[in-house]
Amino acid sequence: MQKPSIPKGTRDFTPLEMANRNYIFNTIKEVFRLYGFQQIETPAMENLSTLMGKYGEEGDKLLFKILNSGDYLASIDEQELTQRNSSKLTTKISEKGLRYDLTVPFARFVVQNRDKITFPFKRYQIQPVWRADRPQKGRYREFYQCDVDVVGSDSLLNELELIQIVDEVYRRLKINVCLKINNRKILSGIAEIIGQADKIIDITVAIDKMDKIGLEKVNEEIASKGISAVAIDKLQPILCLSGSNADKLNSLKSILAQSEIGLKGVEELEVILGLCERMNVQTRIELDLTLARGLNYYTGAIFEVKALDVEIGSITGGGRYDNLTGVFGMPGVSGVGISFGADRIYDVLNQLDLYPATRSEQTQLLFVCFGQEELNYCLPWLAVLRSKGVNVEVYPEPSKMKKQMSYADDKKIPFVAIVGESEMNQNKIMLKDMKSGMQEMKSMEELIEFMLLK
RNA sequence: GUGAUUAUAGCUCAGUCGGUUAGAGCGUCGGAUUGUGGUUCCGAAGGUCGCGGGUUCGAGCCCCGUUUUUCACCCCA
Repeated sequence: MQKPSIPKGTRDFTPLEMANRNYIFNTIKEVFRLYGFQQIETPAMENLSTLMGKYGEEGDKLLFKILNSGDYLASIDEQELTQRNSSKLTTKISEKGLRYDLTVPFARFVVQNRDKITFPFKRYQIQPVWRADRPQKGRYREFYQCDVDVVGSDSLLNELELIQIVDEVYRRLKINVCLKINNRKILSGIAEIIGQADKIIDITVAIDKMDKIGLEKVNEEIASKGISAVAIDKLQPILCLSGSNADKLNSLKSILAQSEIGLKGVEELEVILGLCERMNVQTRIELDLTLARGLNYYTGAIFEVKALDVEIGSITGGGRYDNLTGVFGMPGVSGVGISFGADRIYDVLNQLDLYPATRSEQTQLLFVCFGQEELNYCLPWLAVLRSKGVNVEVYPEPSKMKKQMSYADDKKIPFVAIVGESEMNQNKIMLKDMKSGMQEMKSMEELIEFMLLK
């Protein structure tokens, strides 16, 4: 017999775990709706042509590809097979892939459904994504993202609302977080003034590692990408910027005086931070120039949220992308969005044990089963209770009392109805409170009233 | 892709120097207790020691290969 197992980097969730996860999803959804976002879904799989090339070279490698159905080698000639060129062969035997994130499928959705949507379009989407990464702490191959995006509006008000959503979600979940913010335009400006505009990706990837590997190693990495020592010298004051957000922005204004795009970035951040202050956003917001984010479609503000009390990667991230729909043939549509990493939030909540006590999902009342006659008597009671919205179940077979009571106990069902000859004669049931152990005879009307109060 | 690490009962883990029949706790099932759960006590079931090879009189333990787990790097939620 084979040992049962699931693929690496995936997880099962028990009923208790699902109740906890639904608490997260429901909290996030409620906040999204407060800001006028509406839900959509897209397929788990997309055409590979939709996904390829959107996440950089690394991202392409991390896509799960789906083998074509049927005789997928039929159209491959002998020569191609013997060449053993995997990447070339892949395009012929695989035309579909599992989605890598929700943003790119969303961009595809917008272009494909443009006749059905009105701009600005505010959508949220809560679905799993798949990445062929090596799993490790806080990193899975299948995980849920909760995305909110607005497309078709350049207004920085959208950035404010996304920050307010972050603020509200983590306030409700009781997780202490720090929101890091930066702007890709500032990073571009920096690359521009040191005369290395084309190396912007290399530079941002390197400085993103600032707090991980330190200044010296970052400089080494930048140098290894073929950037001159003079340019690296010019980078130093920027990397070592400190003080309040306002201080940093002021310093940047003089450093980036010669870069139009850089100044634009500074100005955008000033507006966003000003709005946050006016709206009294509680979450600590930190301008962090080392925040670059890997996904290369961002063009404006970029965000990342870190939990303060748990050692885990970022739990939320996002930013503005000016032309994501362009690759699907719809230029000039700007979007901004963020993604809550539900699985990491779940890990954080588990570690800090921050779940509320109430669990509305569970059964509220169990009918004990003595035999066929008693069962026939109970079934109409169950139907009535259910029609009133009470979660109720009956033990499906006449097992020993002990076993049935243990079942209620394990499942944390707060009340048990016991029905035998004397109860049936009186047209009542015996209701037992599992917590106190007290029990009392109740008529149908009394029982309904009692259960609805609970 | 690179470097470590792990694997023994359903789960978590012991297992001495290589030596008789591989243990514990939890869980499951049964009993003490046939209309009353949690606590307690008693009992039972449950193992190809990841897999394949090698060394040895003898391997859970040593060697080689392989798979798997976890962690770090890369990248990311």
